[in-house]
Amino acid sequence: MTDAQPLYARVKDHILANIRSGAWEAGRRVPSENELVESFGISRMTANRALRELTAEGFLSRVPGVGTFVREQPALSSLMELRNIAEEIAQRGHRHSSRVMSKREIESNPALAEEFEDRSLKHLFHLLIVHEENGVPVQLEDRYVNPLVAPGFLDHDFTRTTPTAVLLSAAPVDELEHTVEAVLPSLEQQRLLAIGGLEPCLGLHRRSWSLGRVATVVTLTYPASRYALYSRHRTTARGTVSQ
Amino acid sequence: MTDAQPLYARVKDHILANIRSGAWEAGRRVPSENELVESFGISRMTANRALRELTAEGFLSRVPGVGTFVREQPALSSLMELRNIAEEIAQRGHRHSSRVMSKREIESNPALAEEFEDRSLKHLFHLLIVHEENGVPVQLEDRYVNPLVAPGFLDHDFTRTTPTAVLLSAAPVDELEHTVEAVLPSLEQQRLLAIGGLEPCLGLHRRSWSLGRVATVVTLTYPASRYALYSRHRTTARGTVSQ
DNA sequence: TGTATAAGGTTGTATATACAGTATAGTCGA
DNA sequence: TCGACTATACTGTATATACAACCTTATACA
Repeated sequence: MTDAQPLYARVKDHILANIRSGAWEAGRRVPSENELVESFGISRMTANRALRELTAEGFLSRVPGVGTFVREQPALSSLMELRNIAEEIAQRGHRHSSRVMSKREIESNPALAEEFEDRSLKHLFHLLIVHEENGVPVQLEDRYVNPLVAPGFLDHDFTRTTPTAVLLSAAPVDELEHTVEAVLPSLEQQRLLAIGGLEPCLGLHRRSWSLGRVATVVTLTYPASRYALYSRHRTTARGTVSQ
Repeated sequence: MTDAQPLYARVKDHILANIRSGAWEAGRRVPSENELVESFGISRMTANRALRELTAEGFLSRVPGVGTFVREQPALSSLMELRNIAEEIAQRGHRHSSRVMSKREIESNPALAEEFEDRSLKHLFHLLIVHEENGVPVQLEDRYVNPLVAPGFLDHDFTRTTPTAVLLSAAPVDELEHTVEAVLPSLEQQRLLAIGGLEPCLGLHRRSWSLGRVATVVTLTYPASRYALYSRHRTTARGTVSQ
């Protein structure tokens, strides 16, 4: 069952594990290529590849003549897309409620394994929730969660706390990917959201990463008549900062 | 001038240029490592690095024992950045064209005055453009422009340059507001985009500010089957930087 | 005709070696 | 004491070589 992983991948995993566990904090120097050569018994080119890829992936930074260092990682706050729908509805002075339609451990499949970028993932957590504003369905949440990132995920009562809040407390989020599309609802979606088949919906597909692992994949479906997505950004000299 | 670029980077640029120009379309086989060795006079490891990195960056896909191929670039539009649709299409190796359906000065009205946050605004520029990818309509651009910010706006030939490019060169953008919704197309939109009435569309409504004034208000309509909106963000110690 | 085998091309990984460029610490000398 | 020089460590790139795994095609055989 040992996956016969390539050597450079083992070195990468070793370094990532140290970062994930907190043993190596940001700014700390990681072993040089020559030190990895000695400790792993590999060639310098193999050590170089491991460090170079981790640098391209944003986990390390390298300075010629000096060394390789753990990069400053997450400022976990204020990701505009990670707003909590319960808070959002409360902010409008309305009542938020949710119905958990499904909450269980499922087996993986090739499509999911690819989305999670992990073929060895055998089981996943799945969640299907209808969120209501003053009793009217406004969002359908179809979520898969990586057990490696949040082992105790299913133990929570999701009518009292939202999955997003649980995940944020379990692991820092360092990367987000969003895809937004317009869709017509499936029959099941029509039933769960109590809408007709001709009402267009917004589909928001989101993947979030935590220290190099895909933590969760979620599809949010909003009936167009009841919800729009909104964002406001201010540009700075450095880049785009969400508000 | 000569940047003394590394060899692997030159190979990468060569391949990317062929993809961007459209010379190599999606699915086409790219030269094998050994062919690159011959044509560039480099070692196989250098060719391997170029192809491997382009694969990691999503431009190529490789199949052991078969070859390396240009990957299908998804039709995705970046939500957070002000990107030029012409560049975006060119990056996928496709041909961009546009038809200017309307381009004139109009009188303001209360609704527009409110959107522009300026009641004294008597006149505005209006633009209606259909953007096409390989001759197929993919975006309907319905734009209003503040003459105070870009007085000579109407003088440009918008089949040669995009409104976004003109506005960016006229004034810095310091704030953006987006609203995304799913809509069914109006009769006119059906006609301009050459779609049926049952095809849901993404409506992206954007206001941009320049030095405290609303510079432009634009509604972009994308047929769902031909376009999706996409954004990917990585958090850093500084904030959220769009990629 | 159908099947097994062989050959050749392709990617994937690993090593040993070499040289260039950069930063740092220490030494030597004025 | 200060500056120039040197040794050393580290990263960055490039090459030649080797072997494994995989796929396709052609060939030989039953």
